[in-house]
Amino acid sequence: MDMFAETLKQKGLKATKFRKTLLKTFSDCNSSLTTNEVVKNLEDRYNKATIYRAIYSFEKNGIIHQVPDAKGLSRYAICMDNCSRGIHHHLHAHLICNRCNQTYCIQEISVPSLSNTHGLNIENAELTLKGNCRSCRL
Amino acid sequence: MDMFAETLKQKGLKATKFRKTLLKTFSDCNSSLTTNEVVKNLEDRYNKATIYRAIYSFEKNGIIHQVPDAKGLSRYAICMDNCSRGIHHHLHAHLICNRCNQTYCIQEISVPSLSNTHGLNIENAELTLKGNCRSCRL
DNA sequence: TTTTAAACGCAACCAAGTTGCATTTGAAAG
DNA sequence: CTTTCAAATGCAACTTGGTTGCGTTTAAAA
Repeated sequence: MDMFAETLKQKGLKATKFRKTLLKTFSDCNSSLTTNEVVKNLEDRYNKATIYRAIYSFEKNGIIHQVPDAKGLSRYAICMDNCSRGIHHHLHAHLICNRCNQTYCIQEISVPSLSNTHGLNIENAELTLKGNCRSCRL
Repeated sequence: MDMFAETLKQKGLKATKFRKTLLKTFSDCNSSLTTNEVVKNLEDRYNKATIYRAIYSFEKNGIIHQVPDAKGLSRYAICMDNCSRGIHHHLHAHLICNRCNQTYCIQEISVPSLSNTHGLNIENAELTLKGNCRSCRL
């Protein structure tokens, strides 16, 4: 039983052939993927509805996390932190490259904690950067 | 000639009846509006395509700015800063309320400047907060 | 008043994402 | 190794947000 199956079971998900493939797809990607990119990656071997449902389930179970997208699409990256069901704790910033439109997790830049919340009840903060990624920088 | 017409002309846009109404709609709103909310606000007196094109044009000309939305929809708020064509300079954070799903501009909280960009070419940073707005806080 | 580019309305279209339901399958129990 | 069944999948139809092409109208400058 391979490593991907183990991860899935540990998160309480059935290790189907499709889900192992999907997990590998995210694992192999050093940036992030939109749902449509996943569909193309899997060469239409799997149904669109299945892919949407699996991604939703991966997200809910702390396997992947949603990241911002240049065009407002749903985009996800694998969790490097040890997230669990319903609880993500990503303190890193995200970079949207305005040349390649990719979104990268920037582990080196953390989301600053607020010194003063001005009476607001804040549960979460996200820092999104726009600029150029290392590959696109001339 | 009213104040809204003046603003529009100053930004190089024709002051049509519809555009004055649209500008008033954003001006009267103390948070932000999705395009669909605008359609409902204007009670279908104006065409969907016209509304989308006008919002695009308002955004491009620095009258409104896009803000994050709880469900990924296009959502906009009026610019309080003096933005110009193609150039927005909003340094404030945005709060998405997880009770009412509204997005608020939080002028009191500014986007922190990065001390170290780790070799990345960063042009812009956005800080998005999630929690409860003042109205929804129990 | 005339003129004309900008703005508008309409209708058809597109892409992303969702839903209901019948069928298949992983894995636990026997 | 078989049986069993909830979980997962495939299919097709649908919804929603947003876009486009084109003919008509209108603000505002000449």
